[in-house]
Amino acid sequence: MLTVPYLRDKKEEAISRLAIKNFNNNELIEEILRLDDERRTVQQENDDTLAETNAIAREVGSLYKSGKTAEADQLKIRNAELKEKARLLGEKLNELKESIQSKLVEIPNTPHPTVPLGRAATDNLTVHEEGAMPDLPADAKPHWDLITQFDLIDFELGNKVTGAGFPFYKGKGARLQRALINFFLDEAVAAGYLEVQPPLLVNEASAYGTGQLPDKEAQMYTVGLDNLYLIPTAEVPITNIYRDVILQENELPVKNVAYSNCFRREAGSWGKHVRGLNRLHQFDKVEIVQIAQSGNSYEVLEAMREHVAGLLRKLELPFRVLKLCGGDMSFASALTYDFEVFSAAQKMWLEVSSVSNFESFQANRMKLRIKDKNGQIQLAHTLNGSALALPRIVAALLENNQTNEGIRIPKALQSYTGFEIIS
RNA sequence: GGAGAGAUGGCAGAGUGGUUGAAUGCGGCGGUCUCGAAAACCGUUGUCCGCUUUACCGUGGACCGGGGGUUCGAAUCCCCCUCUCUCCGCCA
Repeated sequence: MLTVPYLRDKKEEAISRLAIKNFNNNELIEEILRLDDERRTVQQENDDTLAETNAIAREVGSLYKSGKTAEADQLKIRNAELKEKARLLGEKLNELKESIQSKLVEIPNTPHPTVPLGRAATDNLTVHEEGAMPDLPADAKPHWDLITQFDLIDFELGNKVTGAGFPFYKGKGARLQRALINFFLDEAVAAGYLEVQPPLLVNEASAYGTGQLPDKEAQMYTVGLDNLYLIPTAEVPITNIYRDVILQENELPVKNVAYSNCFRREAGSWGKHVRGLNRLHQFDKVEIVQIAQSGNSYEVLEAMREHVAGLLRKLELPFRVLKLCGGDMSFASALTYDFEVFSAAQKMWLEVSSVSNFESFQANRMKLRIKDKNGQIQLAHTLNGSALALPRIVAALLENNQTNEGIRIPKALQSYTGFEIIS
């Protein structure tokens, strides 16, 4: 969430930048500022009252010691009044704080100045495109047919055992999964990321910390009995490592990578364009997370973008990079690059990675801060990206590499799969 | 699942009603000494919110797991919650 001081000091800037995200509820901002003014007035009065009670309590103590109980008793009456006053002011103060907080979380992050204007995915800006488009015959098969042909993934079995969107991977299909996971992890570790294996279930505080709660609750699977949530992405447990943490400057850069299963209910988004691997309830993803200082977080973002591009290059997949427009960005992001690979048989671009700089938006919510050499404390910047999400990579690999002999495995993966072709 | 113990500053660890934001040690930072370093010695050392100053300083308040209560006054007493540890049981 945004900070109140930012809204107070740079209100006009906030309003104009939020407009790029098509957020125009300026009344809400005015209301927050009004409530904050009131909060400060009430706090001042409350502090003054408490200061007086503290002084009286000290005096009562010394009066008792010198035997002046009558005077002490007088002061006790005075303090009882003050205490009641402070209690009411304290309640008022808490109400105001909660009210400010609840309004603050409704405001999205301000987009970076370079974010393109626009309302929908069609307004995203293609900033990079590379890789050769495969030249497939007219009868090229979509991945769901190839999956059946080579018996790689069993959706029916998943339906039986769990439900739609929970497939079984079998034989070379399973091995391909494992190969991709290891490949992605090794690449990240080589790039200086610390490998972390996170819990797949998180508590309420963590889900709140990264912003899944309160509004995106319906997208998560819950374990009601224990009040836990299945993670929709490793971003949640990894970023929450640093919740309520003050990092020393010399601990930076923080670079973590994690493989995890991801669980998403995808409520309401099921449709015919989500066949096969295009959308699942459970899938595998390797996620990279970095924590940076405000001064260099955009350099870090570019480095992460280059890392993801390197992966796709090694997998020999044609891809493009989009800079998301204001209307297509997530609530929390300040700048997002989406990576899409071309799925040659479906003849469509599939999103396989999203790399974002959240600036201090998540850090403010999580109270993640950095103390610099001079002892100054400021909110950290958080960044994360998929590197990469497996299902659509698999879909593209299968479709783009289909030949008469079978499905060719890219060189970089062969040492991980142990085979060069799926036939 | 049963029984017990505990939660204090970066860490360790005192503190059972009155200048305790909190002893002491370690660590960190600054300094003296040194060609330099180590050792020793001296000093310093949390976070948040106000006011002031829109740097610095100063000052008021809050915070000893979280919430509530008793009291003129609570880290210290009472209640609730959460978590941790130990032993037993079970178990990959």
